[in-house]
Amino acid sequence: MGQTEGKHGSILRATLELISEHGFHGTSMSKVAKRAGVSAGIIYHYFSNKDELINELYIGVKRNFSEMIIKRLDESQSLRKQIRELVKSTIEVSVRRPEEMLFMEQFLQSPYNRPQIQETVNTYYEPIMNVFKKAKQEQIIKPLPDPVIFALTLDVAVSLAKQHDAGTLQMDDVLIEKVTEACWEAIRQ
Amino acid sequence: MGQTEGKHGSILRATLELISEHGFHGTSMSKVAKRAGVSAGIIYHYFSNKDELINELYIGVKRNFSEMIIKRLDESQSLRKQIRELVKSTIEVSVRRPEEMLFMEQFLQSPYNRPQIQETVNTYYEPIMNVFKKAKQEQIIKPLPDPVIFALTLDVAVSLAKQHDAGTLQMDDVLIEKVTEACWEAIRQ
Amino acid sequence: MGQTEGKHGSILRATLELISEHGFHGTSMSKVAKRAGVSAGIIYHYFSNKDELINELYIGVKRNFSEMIIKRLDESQSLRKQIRELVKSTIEVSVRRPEEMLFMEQFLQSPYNRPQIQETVNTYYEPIMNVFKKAKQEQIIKPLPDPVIFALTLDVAVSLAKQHDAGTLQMDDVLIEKVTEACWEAIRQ
Amino acid sequence: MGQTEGKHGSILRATLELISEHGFHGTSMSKVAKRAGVSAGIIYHYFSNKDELINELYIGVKRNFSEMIIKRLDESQSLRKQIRELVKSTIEVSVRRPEEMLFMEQFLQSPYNRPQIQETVNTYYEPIMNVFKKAKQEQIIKPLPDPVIFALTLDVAVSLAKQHDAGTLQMDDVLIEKVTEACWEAIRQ
DNA sequence: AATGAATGAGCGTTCATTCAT
DNA sequence: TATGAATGAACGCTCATTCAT
Repeated sequence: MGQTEGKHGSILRATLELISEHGFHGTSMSKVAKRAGVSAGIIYHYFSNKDELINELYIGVKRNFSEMIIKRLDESQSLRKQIRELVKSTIEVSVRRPEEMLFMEQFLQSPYNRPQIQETVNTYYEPIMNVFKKAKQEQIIKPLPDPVIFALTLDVAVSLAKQHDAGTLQMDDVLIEKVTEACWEAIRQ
Repeated sequence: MGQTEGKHGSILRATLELISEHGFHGTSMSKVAKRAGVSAGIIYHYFSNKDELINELYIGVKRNFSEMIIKRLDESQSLRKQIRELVKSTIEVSVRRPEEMLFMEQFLQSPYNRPQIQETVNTYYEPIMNVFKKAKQEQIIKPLPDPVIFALTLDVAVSLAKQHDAGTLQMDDVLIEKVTEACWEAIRQ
Repeated sequence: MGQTEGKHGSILRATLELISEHGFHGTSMSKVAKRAGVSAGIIYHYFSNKDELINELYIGVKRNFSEMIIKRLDESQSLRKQIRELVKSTIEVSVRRPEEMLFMEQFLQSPYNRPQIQETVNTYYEPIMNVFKKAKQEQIIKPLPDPVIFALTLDVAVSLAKQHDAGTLQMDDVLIEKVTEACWEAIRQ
Repeated sequence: MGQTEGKHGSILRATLELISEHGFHGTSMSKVAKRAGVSAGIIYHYFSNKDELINELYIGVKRNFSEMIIKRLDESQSLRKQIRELVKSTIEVSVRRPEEMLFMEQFLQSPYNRPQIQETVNTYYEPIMNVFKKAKQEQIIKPLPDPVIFALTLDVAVSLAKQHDAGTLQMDDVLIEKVTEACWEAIRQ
């Protein structure tokens, strides 16, 4: 356990590492305890059960990601530039933080994922959604439903980061630029 | 168990249903047996272990999907039309067979997924890959790496089908047409 | 399955091989069937269950061993020579047939071993026992109980054959002669 | 579970009892748990698997036996007396502790027995081996290989204890004395 | 706040045996 | 005679969770 990080944090970190390494199946509570350097019992002091531990981890990771992406937004720029920056940021953040990215992807397909959780994390993405919303209002991008717009941009970004992490694709700055351009063309009016 | 379907088939079907409903974690061999209407032991007569059962299921589902998509290909048409047809087919097939689609998505993030398996299933998709290959050669689409082209088209298609199945998006013919157009614009030269 | 050997025989032979190779624990009925080149079900035509298969095998092996040893007995010789020949034969036969020897040893320590079985096989050893009996009557050997006499001679012989088979002892003709002498001196009057 | 004996000990004891009563095959982990008065899961807190449980039990029993026998050794006595005492001790200890003796005999024929285990337990028997070694050097006993010397003495002792336990032989003090004499004569120079 | 021993249900898998063909 | 599909209990083992300390 790190010195500055409390037990609460070290448990979350251990869970993240184990799930990104071995998946949900290979992540037992006792392994989490061992990795975090704490006893098995104390986990239940900080988290009422495994579900809550994983949900809390997911929500935290999602918040981190959204914050890192939003931090780069510059509202003074054109909506076109802002949207391109969102795609680029999503790729870069996902490539730089493969553990979190892989964990989020696993979470989505797991039984831990429930609508209510997604409602919660969606609030973190509101500033991002607002950019697209405005662009739709100003008829800069196509009048497609939000999930379609996301699928054509941010989901593509994550998909590529995943392939980069798996080693089946090398995402360098030039390629990122080209992908950003392609995503933009998919949704531009 | 269906009347025409043998035990081998009913075990595969039960596995597919359970994984698409409850994920890998919630799919024990005894639940598979119960759902398939067979004894627990007989599964090991048809499949040497859980790994093989799931791998065989995945390979079969992937083959089915690829066949359904390839069947619709019409080589007499322009490459542009063929590519748009591929996107459309992928969405439609994925929407029509949500269980298989969800299972494939779960498989990808699971520890059952191994490079060798992907090598096998990739051979089923060669006719599809060839369409994009030719389009790249004829400079109809952008000279991006294959995984990027796929992320911008087929992966988007599956992503939308998943949202349709989850109820967060209604994919009708009109929307499918619009999405197909958007995907095309993402990759066109 | 050999050509001359019937299924009954090939099942017994397969059982012997498997038990001597992998012990009782590693010898399932289905492995026996596979090794014997027959179906699993047919075993139960020739043997009512696993117990009977193994008991019959044991009794047969014991009879073979006793016959090979008895065949060498020459009643025209002195009892001293006959007894020494018994020890020597037991070592040699046990060394020459390690599978049978190992199977018999395993059987003795297994739950398959029941007093009634030993009563049966003891009848095969009566000619051998008679030699010792006469020697006791003629006061050539010590008046010790039969099991003690056997422990000091035939059991020693098997014990040494076992070590020879395990590779922890090399039994050559010279050593066999010396051991025979030692056993004789243990029981001589 | 005894009051003074911890769970670790009660699991070992239950395992010993069950194996001596019903053999390895009849000794499942759940039966061990039931006999020890503990839950099935806790066994794996004390032993990493069944192999380790049984190996640890074997090594412990072997050490106990060797200590009980060695304790009786009196180096001030003649080698002849010491060797006779070893045979006598082995019989008496084996007769007094039939469970341990039967367990050790079963272990030897089982797949749990591995060369490395025997190397470990052999170190416990070094003081005993040294007695025979010296006797060979001083030419008091025959120059036979160690395994042969043991087969003619200690193995005979165990073999007789086994028969005593099975009820096919009554080992009293008089008979023990006679057997000791016979073993001595087998190996004396 | 913290430990780690303890539980017992459930896991994937094997097995001796049966039986329709 | 002969097959091999089928059963279901039992196996070794893991797990999320609890609780005395």
